[in-house]
Amino acid sequence: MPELPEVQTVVDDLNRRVKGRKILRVWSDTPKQIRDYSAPGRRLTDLHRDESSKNFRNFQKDIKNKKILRAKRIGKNILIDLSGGKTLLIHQKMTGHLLLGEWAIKKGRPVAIKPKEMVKDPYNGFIHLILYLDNGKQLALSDLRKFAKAILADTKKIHDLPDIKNLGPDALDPSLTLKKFANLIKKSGPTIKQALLKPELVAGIGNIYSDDILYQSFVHPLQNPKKLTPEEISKMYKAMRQVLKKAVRLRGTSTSDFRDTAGKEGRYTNHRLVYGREGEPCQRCQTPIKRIKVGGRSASFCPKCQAPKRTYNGKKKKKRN
DNA sequence: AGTTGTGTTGAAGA
DNA sequence: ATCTTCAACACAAC
Repeated sequence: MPELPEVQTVVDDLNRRVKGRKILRVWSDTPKQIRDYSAPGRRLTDLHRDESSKNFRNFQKDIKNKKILRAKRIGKNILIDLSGGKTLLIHQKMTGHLLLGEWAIKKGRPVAIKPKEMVKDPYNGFIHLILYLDNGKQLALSDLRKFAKAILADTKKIHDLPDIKNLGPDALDPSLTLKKFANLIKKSGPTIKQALLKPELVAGIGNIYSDDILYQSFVHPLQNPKKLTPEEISKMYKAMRQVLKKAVRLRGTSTSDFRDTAGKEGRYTNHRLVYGREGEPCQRCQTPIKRIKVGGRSASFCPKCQAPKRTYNGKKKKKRN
Protein backbone atom coordinates (compact mmCIF):
# COMPACT_ATOMS: atom_id res chain seq x y z
CA MET A 1 0.00 0.00 0.00
CA PRO A 2 1.92 2.97 -1.22
CA GLU A 3 1.82 5.87 1.25
CA LEU A 4 4.22 8.81 1.45
CA PRO A 5 7.42 6.77 2.12
CA GLU A 6 6.69 4.25 -0.63
CA VAL A 7 5.88 7.02 -3.14
CA GLN A 8 9.05 8.91 -2.16
CA THR A 9 11.07 5.71 -2.69
CA VAL A 10 9.69 5.39 -6.22
CA VAL A 11 10.29 9.09 -6.99
CA ASP A 12 13.92 8.83 -5.81
CA ASP A 13 14.35 5.71 -7.96
CA LEU A 14 12.91 7.48 -11.01
CA ASN A 15 15.25 10.45 -10.61
CA ARG A 16 18.19 8.10 -10.32
CA ARG A 17 17.26 5.58 -13.01
CA VAL A 18 15.05 7.09 -15.76
CA LYS A 19 15.75 10.82 -15.73
CA GLY A 20 16.83 11.93 -19.22
CA ARG A 21 15.28 8.93 -20.99
CA LYS A 22 12.85 9.35 -23.86
CA ILE A 23 9.48 7.56 -24.02
CA LEU A 24 9.15 5.80 -27.38
CA ARG A 25 5.73 4.18 -27.10
CA VAL A 26 3.03 2.92 -24.74
CA TRP A 27 1.28 -0.41 -24.16
CA SER A 28 -1.73 -1.00 -21.92
CA ASP A 29 -4.49 -3.58 -21.53
CA THR A 30 -6.49 -1.31 -19.19
CA PRO A 31 -6.86 2.03 -20.98
CA LYS A 32 -9.60 2.97 -18.51
CA GLN A 33 -6.84 3.58 -15.92
CA ILE A 34 -5.36 6.21 -18.23
CA ARG A 35 -6.54 9.73 -19.01
CA ASP A 36 -5.17 12.41 -21.27
CA TYR A 37 -6.19 15.83 -19.95
CA SER A 38 -3.72 17.58 -22.22
CA ALA A 39 -5.77 16.65 -25.30
CA PRO A 40 -7.81 19.51 -26.77
CA GLY A 41 -11.27 19.98 -25.31
CA ARG A 42 -10.59 17.95 -22.18
CA ARG A 43 -11.92 19.47 -18.94
CA LEU A 44 -9.90 19.01 -15.77
CA THR A 45 -13.06 18.67 -13.72
CA ASP A 46 -14.13 15.55 -15.63
CA LEU A 47 -13.31 12.92 -13.05
CA HIS A 48 -14.85 9.91 -14.70
CA ARG A 49 -12.87 7.10 -16.17
CA ASP A 50 -12.67 7.37 -19.93
CA GLU A 51 -12.91 4.07 -21.75
CA SER A 52 -13.05 5.62 -25.21
CA SER A 53 -10.37 4.47 -27.60
CA LYS A 54 -9.84 8.12 -28.54
CA ASN A 55 -8.67 8.95 -25.00
CA PHE A 56 -5.99 6.24 -25.12
CA ARG A 57 -4.96 7.15 -28.67
CA ASN A 58 -4.52 10.77 -27.55
CA PHE A 59 -2.41 9.58 -24.62
CA GLN A 60 -0.19 7.47 -26.89
CA LYS A 61 0.25 10.36 -29.30
CA ASP A 62 0.88 13.02 -26.65
CA ILE A 63 3.45 11.06 -24.64
CA LYS A 64 5.41 9.75 -27.63
CA ASN A 65 8.98 11.05 -27.92
CA LYS A 66 8.75 13.05 -24.69
CA LYS A 67 11.82 13.17 -22.51
CA ILE A 68 11.63 12.48 -18.76
CA LEU A 69 12.92 15.63 -17.07
CA ARG A 70 12.41 14.88 -13.37
CA ALA A 71 10.08 13.19 -10.87
CA LYS A 72 8.39 14.86 -7.91
CA ARG A 73 5.94 13.85 -5.18
CA ILE A 74 2.87 15.59 -3.79
CA GLY A 75 1.11 13.50 -1.14
CA LYS A 76 0.79 10.05 -2.68
CA ASN A 77 0.94 11.38 -6.26
CA ILE A 78 3.98 10.79 -8.48
CA LEU A 79 4.55 13.67 -10.90
CA ILE A 80 6.83 12.97 -13.85
CA ASP A 81 7.67 16.18 -15.72
CA LEU A 82 8.13 15.61 -19.45
CA SER A 83 9.47 17.73 -22.27
CA GLY A 84 6.89 19.66 -24.27
CA GLY A 85 5.27 21.10 -21.14
CA LYS A 86 3.53 17.86 -20.14
CA THR A 87 3.42 16.08 -16.80
CA LEU A 88 2.48 12.46 -16.18
CA LEU A 89 0.70 12.04 -12.84
CA ILE A 90 0.59 8.52 -11.44
CA HIS A 91 -1.37 7.56 -8.35
CA GLN A 92 -0.60 3.99 -7.30
CA LYS A 93 -3.72 3.76 -5.10
CA MET A 94 -3.76 0.45 -3.19
CA THR A 95 -1.83 -2.14 -5.17
CA GLY A 96 0.02 -0.24 -7.89
CA HIS A 97 3.78 0.11 -8.18
CA LEU A 98 6.22 1.16 -10.88
CA LEU A 99 8.90 -1.24 -12.12
CA LEU A 100 11.93 -0.80 -14.34
CA GLY A 101 12.85 -3.86 -16.36
CA GLU A 102 12.22 -5.68 -19.60
CA TRP A 103 9.05 -7.42 -20.73
CA ALA A 104 7.91 -9.20 -23.89
CA ILE A 105 4.26 -9.38 -24.96
CA LYS A 106 3.27 -13.02 -25.48
CA LYS A 107 -0.31 -13.77 -26.54
CA GLY A 108 -1.31 -10.27 -25.47
CA ARG A 109 0.18 -10.62 -21.97
CA PRO A 110 3.46 -9.08 -20.72
CA VAL A 111 6.04 -11.67 -19.69
CA ALA A 112 8.97 -10.50 -17.54
CA ILE A 113 12.45 -11.12 -18.92
CA LYS A 114 14.58 -9.36 -16.31
CA PRO A 115 15.57 -8.65 -13.59
CA LYS A 116 14.84 -11.81 -11.63
CA GLU A 117 12.72 -9.96 -9.04
CA MET A 118 10.14 -9.29 -11.77
CA VAL A 119 10.21 -12.86 -12.99
CA LYS A 120 10.01 -14.56 -9.59
CA ASP A 121 7.77 -12.30 -7.47
CA PRO A 122 4.06 -12.82 -8.27
CA TYR A 123 3.22 -9.30 -6.99
CA ASN A 124 5.30 -7.87 -9.85
CA GLY A 125 3.31 -9.78 -12.43
CA PHE A 126 0.18 -7.64 -12.78
CA ILE A 127 1.45 -5.42 -15.59
CA HIS A 128 -1.18 -3.10 -17.08
CA LEU A 129 0.86 -0.21 -18.48
CA ILE A 130 4.29 -0.19 -20.14
CA LEU A 131 6.29 2.85 -21.21
CA TYR A 132 9.05 1.85 -23.64
CA LEU A 133 12.21 3.89 -23.07
CA ASP A 134 15.05 4.72 -25.46
CA ASN A 135 17.59 2.51 -23.65
CA GLY A 136 15.86 -0.79 -24.29
CA LYS A 137 14.23 -0.83 -20.85
CA GLN A 138 10.63 -0.31 -19.87
CA LEU A 139 8.89 1.53 -17.07
CA ALA A 140 5.87 -0.57 -16.14
CA LEU A 141 2.91 -0.31 -13.77
CA SER A 142 2.05 -3.51 -11.89
CA ASP A 143 -1.37 -3.20 -10.29
CA LEU A 144 -3.26 -6.22 -8.96
CA ARG A 145 -6.56 -4.44 -8.39
CA LYS A 146 -6.41 -1.95 -11.27
CA PHE A 147 -7.24 1.05 -9.04
CA ALA A 148 -4.13 3.02 -9.95
CA LYS A 149 -4.41 5.81 -12.49
CA ALA A 150 -2.14 7.59 -14.91
CA ILE A 151 -3.03 11.09 -16.00
CA LEU A 152 -1.29 13.17 -18.65
CA ALA A 153 -1.80 16.92 -18.30
CA ASP A 154 -0.16 20.24 -19.11
CA THR A 155 2.50 20.93 -16.47
CA LYS A 156 1.05 24.40 -15.90
CA LYS A 157 -2.38 22.93 -15.10
CA ILE A 158 -1.25 20.15 -12.76
CA HIS A 159 -2.14 22.15 -9.65
CA ASP A 160 -5.66 22.68 -11.02
CA LEU A 161 -6.33 18.95 -11.12
CA PRO A 162 -8.68 17.91 -8.28
CA ASP A 163 -6.11 15.21 -7.45
CA ILE A 164 -3.65 17.91 -6.39
CA LYS A 165 -5.85 20.93 -5.67
CA ASN A 166 -7.91 19.21 -2.97
CA LEU A 167 -4.89 18.04 -0.99
CA GLY A 168 -3.89 19.44 2.37
CA PRO A 169 -0.23 20.20 3.11
CA ASP A 170 2.19 17.33 2.54
CA ALA A 171 3.06 15.53 5.80
CA LEU A 172 6.78 16.18 5.27
CA ASP A 173 6.45 19.73 3.91
CA PRO A 174 8.88 21.88 5.96
CA SER A 175 6.36 24.73 5.88
CA LEU A 176 3.85 22.57 7.78
CA THR A 177 4.71 23.88 11.23
CA LEU A 178 3.47 22.50 14.54
CA LYS A 179 1.14 25.49 14.81
CA LYS A 180 -0.43 24.85 11.39
CA PHE A 181 -0.66 21.12 12.13
CA ALA A 182 -2.41 21.83 15.44
CA ASN A 183 -4.94 24.12 13.73
CA LEU A 184 -5.73 21.45 11.12
CA ILE A 185 -6.17 18.75 13.76
CA LYS A 186 -8.43 20.95 15.85
CA LYS A 187 -10.79 21.43 12.89
CA SER A 188 -11.18 17.74 12.14
CA GLY A 189 -13.29 14.86 13.30
CA PRO A 190 -14.71 12.56 14.37
CA THR A 191 -11.69 10.51 15.59
CA ILE A 192 -7.96 11.20 15.36
CA LYS A 193 -7.43 8.00 13.34
CA GLN A 194 -9.89 9.17 10.66
CA ALA A 195 -8.40 12.67 10.71
CA LEU A 196 -4.90 11.38 9.94
CA LEU A 197 -6.27 9.43 6.98
CA LYS A 198 -7.89 12.47 5.33
CA PRO A 199 -5.84 13.62 2.32
CA GLU A 200 -7.53 17.04 2.35
CA LEU A 201 -6.22 17.58 5.90
CA VAL A 202 -2.65 16.25 5.64
CA ALA A 203 -1.46 14.47 2.50
CA GLY A 204 0.58 11.29 2.41
CA ILE A 205 -0.56 9.31 5.45
CA GLY A 206 -2.41 5.99 5.11
CA ASN A 207 -3.32 3.12 7.40
CA ILE A 208 0.20 1.84 8.12
CA TYR A 209 1.79 5.10 9.20
CA SER A 210 -1.28 6.52 10.96
CA ASP A 211 -1.22 3.47 13.26
CA ASP A 212 2.51 3.85 13.96
CA ILE A 213 2.28 7.65 14.43
CA LEU A 214 -0.48 7.26 17.03
CA TYR A 215 1.45 4.51 18.85
CA GLN A 216 4.63 6.60 18.88
CA SER A 217 2.69 9.53 20.38
CA PHE A 218 0.70 7.49 22.96
CA VAL A 219 -2.65 8.59 21.48
CA HIS A 220 -5.67 6.28 21.22
CA PRO A 221 -7.12 6.02 17.67
CA LEU A 222 -10.65 6.83 18.89
CA GLN A 223 -9.64 10.09 20.61
CA ASN A 224 -11.63 13.14 19.60
CA PRO A 225 -9.09 15.36 17.81
CA LYS A 226 -10.71 18.49 19.23
CA LYS A 227 -9.98 17.28 22.75
CA LEU A 228 -6.28 16.50 22.32
CA THR A 229 -3.96 18.45 24.60
CA PRO A 230 -1.22 20.68 23.11
CA GLU A 231 1.32 18.15 24.42
CA GLU A 232 -0.40 15.29 22.60
CA ILE A 233 -0.57 17.27 19.35
CA SER A 234 3.10 18.17 19.69
CA LYS A 235 3.98 14.50 20.23
CA MET A 236 1.94 13.55 17.17
CA TYR A 237 3.66 16.19 15.06
CA LYS A 238 7.11 14.93 16.03
CA ALA A 239 6.04 11.29 15.62
CA MET A 240 4.65 12.05 12.15
CA ARG A 241 8.00 13.42 10.98
CA GLN A 242 10.06 10.72 12.74
CA VAL A 243 8.04 7.73 11.56
CA LEU A 244 7.72 8.94 7.95
CA LYS A 245 11.41 9.89 7.64
CA LYS A 246 12.50 6.55 9.06
CA ALA A 247 10.22 4.73 6.61
CA VAL A 248 11.65 6.75 3.70
CA ARG A 249 15.17 5.75 4.83
CA LEU A 250 14.12 2.10 4.93
CA ARG A 251 12.45 2.38 1.49
CA GLY A 252 8.88 1.78 2.62
CA THR A 253 6.74 -1.12 3.82
CA SER A 254 5.97 -4.33 1.92
CA THR A 255 3.50 -6.12 4.20
CA SER A 256 1.48 -6.53 1.03
CA ASP A 257 2.37 -5.79 -2.57
CA PHE A 258 4.60 -2.69 -2.56
CA ARG A 259 7.94 -3.02 -4.34
CA ASP A 260 10.53 -0.43 -5.44
CA THR A 261 11.34 0.09 -9.14
CA ALA A 262 13.82 -2.81 -8.97
CA GLY A 263 11.01 -5.05 -7.70
CA LYS A 264 12.46 -5.23 -4.19
CA GLU A 265 10.65 -5.01 -0.85
CA GLY A 266 10.91 -2.13 1.63
CA ARG A 267 12.61 -2.73 4.98
CA TYR A 268 10.22 -0.77 7.21
CA THR A 269 8.18 -4.00 7.19
CA ASN A 270 10.51 -5.29 9.93
CA HIS A 271 10.46 -1.98 11.81
CA ARG A 272 6.69 -1.55 12.08
CA LEU A 273 5.55 -0.55 15.55
CA VAL A 274 1.94 -1.78 15.58
CA TYR A 275 0.48 -1.93 12.06
CA GLY A 276 -0.43 -5.53 11.20
CA ARG A 277 0.84 -6.76 14.58
CA GLU A 278 -2.48 -7.72 16.20
CA GLY A 279 -1.86 -10.19 19.05
CA GLU A 280 1.89 -9.58 19.14
CA PRO A 281 3.36 -8.09 22.36
CA CYS A 282 3.72 -4.29 22.52
CA GLN A 283 7.40 -3.40 22.04
CA ARG A 284 7.24 -1.16 25.13
CA CYS A 285 5.02 -2.98 27.66
CA GLN A 286 4.40 -6.49 26.22
CA THR A 287 0.60 -6.01 26.25
CA PRO A 288 -0.92 -7.76 23.21
CA ILE A 289 -1.64 -5.33 20.35
CA LYS A 290 -5.35 -4.86 19.70
CA ARG A 291 -7.16 -4.20 16.45
CA ILE A 292 -10.49 -2.38 16.12
CA LYS A 293 -12.58 -0.87 13.33
CA VAL A 294 -12.56 2.92 13.08
CA GLY A 295 -14.72 4.44 10.36
CA GLY A 296 -14.60 1.24 8.37
CA ARG A 297 -10.80 0.96 8.54
CA SER A 298 -8.75 -1.27 10.83
CA ALA A 299 -6.69 0.41 13.54
CA SER A 300 -3.96 -1.41 15.51
CA PHE A 301 -2.79 -0.04 18.86
CA CYS A 302 -1.50 -0.92 22.31
CA PRO A 303 -4.47 -0.80 24.72
CA LYS A 304 -2.16 0.06 27.63
CA CYS A 305 0.31 2.58 26.12
CA GLN A 306 -2.45 4.32 24.19
CA ALA A 307 -5.15 4.09 26.86
CA PRO A 308 -7.23 7.27 26.71
CA LYS A 309 -6.86 9.60 29.69
CA ARG A 310 -10.34 10.93 29.00
CA THR A 311 -13.45 9.65 27.16
CA TYR A 312 -13.33 9.63 23.36
CA ASN A 313 -16.65 11.10 22.40
CA GLY A 314 -18.69 9.99 25.34
CA LYS A 315 -20.21 7.33 23.11
CA LYS A 316 -20.18 3.60 23.35
CA LYS A 317 -19.30 1.39 20.44
CA LYS A 318 -22.16 0.41 18.19
CA LYS A 319 -22.75 -3.29 17.76
CA ARG A 320 -23.49 -4.50 14.26
CA ASN A 321 -25.88 -7.41 13.69
C1' DA B 1 -17.77 -22.55 -2.54
C1' DG B 2 -19.48 -18.35 -0.87
C1' DT B 3 -18.14 -14.64 2.34
C1' DT B 4 -15.00 -11.48 4.32
C1' DG B 5 -10.90 -8.52 4.68
C1' DT B 6 -7.66 -5.85 2.42
C1' DG B 7 -6.82 0.23 1.39
C1' DT B 8 -7.17 4.84 -1.55
C1' DT B 9 -10.20 8.12 -2.63
C1' DG B 10 -14.19 10.20 -4.69
C1' DA B 11 -19.21 9.75 -5.15
C1' DA B 12 -23.51 8.80 -3.28
C1' DG B 13 -26.53 8.37 0.50
C1' DA B 14 -28.22 9.65 5.22
C1' DA C 1 -22.48 20.32 6.45
C1' DT C 2 -20.81 16.11 8.34
C1' DC C 3 -20.51 11.59 8.60
C1' DT C 4 -21.07 6.75 6.72
C1' DT C 5 -21.27 3.59 3.13
C1' DC C 6 -20.25 2.09 -1.34
C1' DA C 7 -17.80 1.34 -5.70
C1' DA C 8 -13.80 0.74 -8.58
C1' DC C 9 -11.20 -4.58 -8.76
C1' DA C 10 -8.81 -8.96 -7.56
C1' DC C 11 -7.16 -12.21 -4.55
C1' DA C 12 -6.06 -14.71 -0.05
C1' DA C 13 -7.88 -16.62 3.86
C1' DC C 14 -11.45 -18.48 6.19
